[in-house]
Amino acid sequence: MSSLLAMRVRLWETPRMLRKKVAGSHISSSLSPNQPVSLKSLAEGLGLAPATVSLVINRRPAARSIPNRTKDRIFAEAKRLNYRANFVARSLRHQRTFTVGVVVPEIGEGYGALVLSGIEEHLLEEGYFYFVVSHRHRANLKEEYPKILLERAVEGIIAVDTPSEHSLPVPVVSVSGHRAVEGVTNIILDHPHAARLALKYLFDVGHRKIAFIRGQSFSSDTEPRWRAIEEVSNELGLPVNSKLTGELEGVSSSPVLGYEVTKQLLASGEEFTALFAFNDVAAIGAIRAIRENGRKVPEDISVIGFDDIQSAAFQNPSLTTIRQPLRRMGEIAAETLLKRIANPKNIRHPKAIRVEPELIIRESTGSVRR
Amino acid sequence: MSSLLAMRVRLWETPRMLRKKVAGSHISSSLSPNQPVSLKSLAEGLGLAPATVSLVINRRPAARSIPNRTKDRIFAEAKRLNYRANFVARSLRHQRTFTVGVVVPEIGEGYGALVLSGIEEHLLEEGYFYFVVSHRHRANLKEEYPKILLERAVEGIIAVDTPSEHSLPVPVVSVSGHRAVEGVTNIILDHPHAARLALKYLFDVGHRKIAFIRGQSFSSDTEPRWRAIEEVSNELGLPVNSKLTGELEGVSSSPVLGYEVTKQLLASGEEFTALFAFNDVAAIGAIRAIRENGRKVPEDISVIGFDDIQSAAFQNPSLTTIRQPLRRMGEIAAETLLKRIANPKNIRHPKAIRVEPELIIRESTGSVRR
DNA sequence: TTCGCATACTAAATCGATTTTCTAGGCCCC
DNA sequence: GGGGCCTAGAAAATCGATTTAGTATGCGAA
Repeated sequence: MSSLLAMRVRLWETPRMLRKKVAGSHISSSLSPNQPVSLKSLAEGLGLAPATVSLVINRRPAARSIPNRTKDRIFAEAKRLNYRANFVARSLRHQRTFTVGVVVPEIGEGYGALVLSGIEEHLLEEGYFYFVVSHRHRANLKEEYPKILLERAVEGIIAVDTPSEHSLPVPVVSVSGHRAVEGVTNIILDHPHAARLALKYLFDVGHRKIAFIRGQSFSSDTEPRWRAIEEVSNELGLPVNSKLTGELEGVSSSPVLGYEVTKQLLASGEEFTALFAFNDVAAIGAIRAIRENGRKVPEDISVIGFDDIQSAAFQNPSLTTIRQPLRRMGEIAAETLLKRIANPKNIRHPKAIRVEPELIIRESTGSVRR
Repeated sequence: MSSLLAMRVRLWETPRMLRKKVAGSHISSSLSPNQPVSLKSLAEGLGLAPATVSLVINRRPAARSIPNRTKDRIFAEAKRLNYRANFVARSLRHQRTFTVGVVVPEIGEGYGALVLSGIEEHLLEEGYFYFVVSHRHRANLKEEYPKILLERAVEGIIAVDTPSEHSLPVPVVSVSGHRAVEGVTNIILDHPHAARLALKYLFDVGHRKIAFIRGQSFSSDTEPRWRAIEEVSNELGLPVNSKLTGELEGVSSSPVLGYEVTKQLLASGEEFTALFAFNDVAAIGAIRAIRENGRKVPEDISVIGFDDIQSAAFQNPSLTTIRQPLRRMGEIAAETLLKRIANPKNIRHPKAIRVEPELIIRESTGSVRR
């Protein structure tokens, strides 16, 4: 990662010298303890006009004619007083805030957290900051937050697992968005590939009776993933058995949801040797339910999750799962958004960017017993 | 939680009518598709001065003399054009941004994530937004980020598990901060109490040989927690055995760290029946190491964690742990920060706020075998 | 000697909203 | 009939930085 000091900010042309100064400015900061210095007072102290000082500090071509003597005086004084241009004033003048909004369902569950970390990495590197808002699946918040973010003058919005209804006057990138909305770029996983990886693997190690846990209806991935599963199941000659299909219910991001569904599946009496959960969190709950039912994972029932959240590898048994490149998806989202912000007239932005899943085999799955 | 529409913003006096309008403005937004309307153009359309319109819209007392006819015309036109005051311009004028900065070590590990969700809940409710930055334990970022946040005109900073070195010109609240720094309010756990809860419990169920995993040296809690442990151990007549003491090493937030330390502890040959890990993530790694060593948790070795992160309850075995009220700590941090922002002259802010831990007994601990 | 051009700056407009200070007319009351 | 007060609103300053359009001086060249 490039250093913050070399942070690229295109339009404003970060004054390099001022930046450098920050790193080791104990003296200057002690001279001007707190109150920030304005350009005006700085100029006054120098006996120059604010315009002159601004031109020099920002290294504008128009400062060509200012002699080095004067320039040096300006830089020296700016350094002495630890002058930093007021960001808000600059934002107003340039009509740029270098800020984007990120909308997530929830803070701190595995999926969104990983995406967020990818987003942050890229944004910060490029000199952008971001506001995070979590709507916790409440309809009114999903509706309001984008508007409030726009009021806050964000230059773009990244929506994570949050379908965008309306088009907005700024670029929008949606991670796991599936609807085609004007002005929205969707970052989507290759769900057919994901379904094929999981089901083919289970099939190959002998499973023929496979149960499924679908996602909540509000989750953007639920539908496309389910369609992919049905398709691949048919291809394999194992059409989905509706009696072996459960569905997560509720907004919680706790494994309890998967636990409950699995208990029902087990109680139904319908036999199965493998379970494909909507995500790792549900898989974790499922494993517990299976255990409590007196069966073993993977000996009696194989469980495969989805996402590969950080803790998946450290469950006991560790989770076999379909990895989404979540961090990378966040990075791509940020990259794409910044590109679109930098190039607003380019209407021909990509409508969708596809990323590929990966099968991670661990301990929670095994060959079917014979 | 109060609705967003009733969001309290003290100084600016959110114009209630405009807020209301937003909720169901399909017509107006279709009339003025994209470009936001400025006060000036709005006033021009009405044949009035911007000043007049501003006074009316903001319901200033000075608008007393404006007749209702005119007021109604103004509101109607504002609604029709979906006028919303430019936030940046307002910020400049008022010298307020309603934005705070949150510094965390890392995005998306259990500890910080929970704190963050508490912070967000309270801030958003109060009409504040926040920037998140994660320093990933790099010294230069820890140094730079607070400065950059200040440049971004945040009105306060919350530092999570990130010691504040210098005092800053805005209020700072530090979650798990322990250093006494001018201008910083520390939110701290009652570590002696925590140590007593854990050790007393282990002692009571018969454990006499207890191993410990200390935290990384960069973690703010490492020192105070360790001191508390030593003290309580002595009280119980079980002085800490340095051969049974390991230490997390490295910046990763993965259970691998705990796994590695525990392998070393097991390899040392020194016997122990219980292990007190620095946090849940380390405890998870520890359990795996113990298993791989051919012993059972809790039958052979009891493991107790710290924090009670979301996944602790769903480990196998589920983790006994010392719960920190992390979400609550985030809320308190946000509350405290906003109080200090609202009341900047009050130098007599609390230096520290203490919160209490709780012992959560689950499956990873048990009585010592006899 | 005077035009042209470079030098070294400054004045003023601008970004958008807010707020304090003014007008200007009308009416009441002494 | 004039001072005081209310009504209805406008002008101008302000927040802080940027940027465009000048200005004033000096010097070389025609």
